[in-house]
Amino acid sequence: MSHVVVDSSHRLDQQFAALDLNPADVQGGGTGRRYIPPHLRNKEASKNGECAGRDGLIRAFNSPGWDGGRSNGFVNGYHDNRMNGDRNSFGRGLPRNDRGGRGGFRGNRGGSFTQPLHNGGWNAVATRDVYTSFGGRSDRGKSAFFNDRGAGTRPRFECGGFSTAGNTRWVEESRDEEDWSKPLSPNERLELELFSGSNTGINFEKYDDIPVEATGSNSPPHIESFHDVDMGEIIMGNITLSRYTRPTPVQKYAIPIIKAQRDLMACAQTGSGKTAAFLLPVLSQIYTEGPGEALQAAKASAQDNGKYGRRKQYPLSLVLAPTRELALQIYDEARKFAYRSRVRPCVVYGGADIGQQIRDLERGCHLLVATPGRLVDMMERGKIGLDYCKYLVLDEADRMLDMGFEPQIRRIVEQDTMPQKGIRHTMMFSATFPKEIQVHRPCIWYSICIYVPSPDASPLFAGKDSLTLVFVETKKGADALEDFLYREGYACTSIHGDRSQRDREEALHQFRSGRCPIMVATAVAARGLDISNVKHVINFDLPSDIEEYVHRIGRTGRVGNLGLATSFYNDKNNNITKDLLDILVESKQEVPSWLESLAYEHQHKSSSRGRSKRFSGGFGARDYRQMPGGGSNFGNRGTRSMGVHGGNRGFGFGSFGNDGYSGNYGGSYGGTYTQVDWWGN
DNA sequence: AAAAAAG
Repeated sequence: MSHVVVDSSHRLDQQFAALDLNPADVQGGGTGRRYIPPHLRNKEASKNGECAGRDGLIRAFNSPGWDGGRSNGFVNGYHDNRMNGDRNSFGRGLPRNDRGGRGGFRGNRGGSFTQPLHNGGWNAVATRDVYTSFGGRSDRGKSAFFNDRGAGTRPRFECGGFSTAGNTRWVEESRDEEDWSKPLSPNERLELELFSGSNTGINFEKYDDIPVEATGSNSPPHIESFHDVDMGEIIMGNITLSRYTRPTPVQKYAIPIIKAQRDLMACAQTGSGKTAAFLLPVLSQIYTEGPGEALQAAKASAQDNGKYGRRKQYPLSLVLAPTRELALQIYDEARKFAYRSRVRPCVVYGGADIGQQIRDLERGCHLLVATPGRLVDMMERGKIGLDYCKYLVLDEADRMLDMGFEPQIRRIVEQDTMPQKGIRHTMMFSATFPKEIQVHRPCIWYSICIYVPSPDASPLFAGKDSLTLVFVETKKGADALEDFLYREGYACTSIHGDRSQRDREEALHQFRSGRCPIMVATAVAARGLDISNVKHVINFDLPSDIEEYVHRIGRTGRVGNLGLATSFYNDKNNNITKDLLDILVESKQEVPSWLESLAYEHQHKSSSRGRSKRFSGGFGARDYRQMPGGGSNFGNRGTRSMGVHGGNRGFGFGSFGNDGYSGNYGGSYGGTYTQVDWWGN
């Protein structure tokens, strides 16, 4: 298999090989590649196929390393770990309030914690009291490196925390003997903060009939209940607090695989429960195993007076994510499952004050969630050592292994002190994986057909409970469209990489909370973000590759809900036509006849005139000079609706065709109904 | 012809 991989020109395979995730003899596979921008990757990608949009693939690998897929399991699933912000009313004309330089960046980011709490102190006495009630030794010293949550600069982290007693300088020996598997005392306030968000309320039983195919002789059996595998008291307690009643399909398979210390690759969309699918077993393992040598290392580092390496932290687990907001989201989940444990989760990402992040790290870090660039920075500053990092998770792995990230991932995984495969366990999650990664096995699709009598029955107005996410291809385009919508009186916001981190997080909060039920976004919001109540994804610009498309529409129609994806198609979108058609056909959705013929035409043209592809295909963004302020009016600039539902709806929210439609929802259980409009010139 | 991720 390995040589097949080398011979393959597929970039991800090569990167998997280079990342030491494949057998050793393919190490050289990563050289000599050249960057292929997404809009030119299309052909190759579609040739290879993806596990696109279908939950499904889980592969367990024999540790050490990837074994070429001898033992596979397939699964899919979902889960609702959405956060729930406060819901404010929405109305046209609401001013944006995420612009401008308001202070308090730290205090209100993310939006899931409404109450900045001020706890400058250590709260040692109270802490001891509750400890005794929990059966622990009331007088034990706590490792300052690992437990201390007090006296911080980030209010939201304090909240009473575990506030484990002690002063960082008076570290006693006893904590070496601490049993990490035993829960610490409860903390009412923290508990409220962590678990008061709305939870699923989803009826998982409904999905028990989903057929799941598991293949491979060595895969551990899947579980049907969280009790089927011993994850320990802490995890079980936090599962209860999170009101998870039963594992989602992806959790059923992934949890035992990870618990069995096997490497894993899982194809699952956000909203399928994948975050918990890796956090639960990884944390459970850490609770069981304790800190091991990492404890001594951190201690030694704390006593070291050198400029570098001082108070260096040695996380036991690392989760890498491609966007800052996603890292935050994962971190928020991790805090839940680390409740009452000695594990201290941390998050580091760019665009935020590094000093603050360093200080947070220095209070102890056992599970680190990070974006790659900032992590490398932290490593180079000697603040993070990966020497004892036994669990590596790549979330949205297809993006993490993309060319843009590859050097940083390589730097982190290969060129530092991270344990070799076999000692280190690697888990990769993504909604899409190139076919070749699936090792000659088709990704299993799960299909649920849901008949929607009439869209009018559940009008998709953009409002606090039905958010609309609008994707564009460029940052400039995002600004322009947002400005337009704003001037039209819509309560909207926008997120893209050129906005300040504070603005990004604020925008996300405004959107999540429903205060701005319309968000214009670039690719930064396409992956992994778990936002409840996104009822409608609009591809104002179609992306140029189908993987991106799949990730985008995955923002809606999750967790048992129905979603709608509307895409505006124009003649600049030739490069995605074929893949879009395939995906619609595969998911048994109605295909506009014009799309079919365009796909045929394009294919015909491409094969007969190879070179012309380069000019006919290509970047799908609109010409934003045509945007309001630059000329024409959105509402009636010739949106021609062809196919699916008929009618001209311009660019408005809340008005849809009224013909009933049924769809097949291969992508997620809730399903996304797709409609494609032609937007001609 | 782009986005993202370090500053």
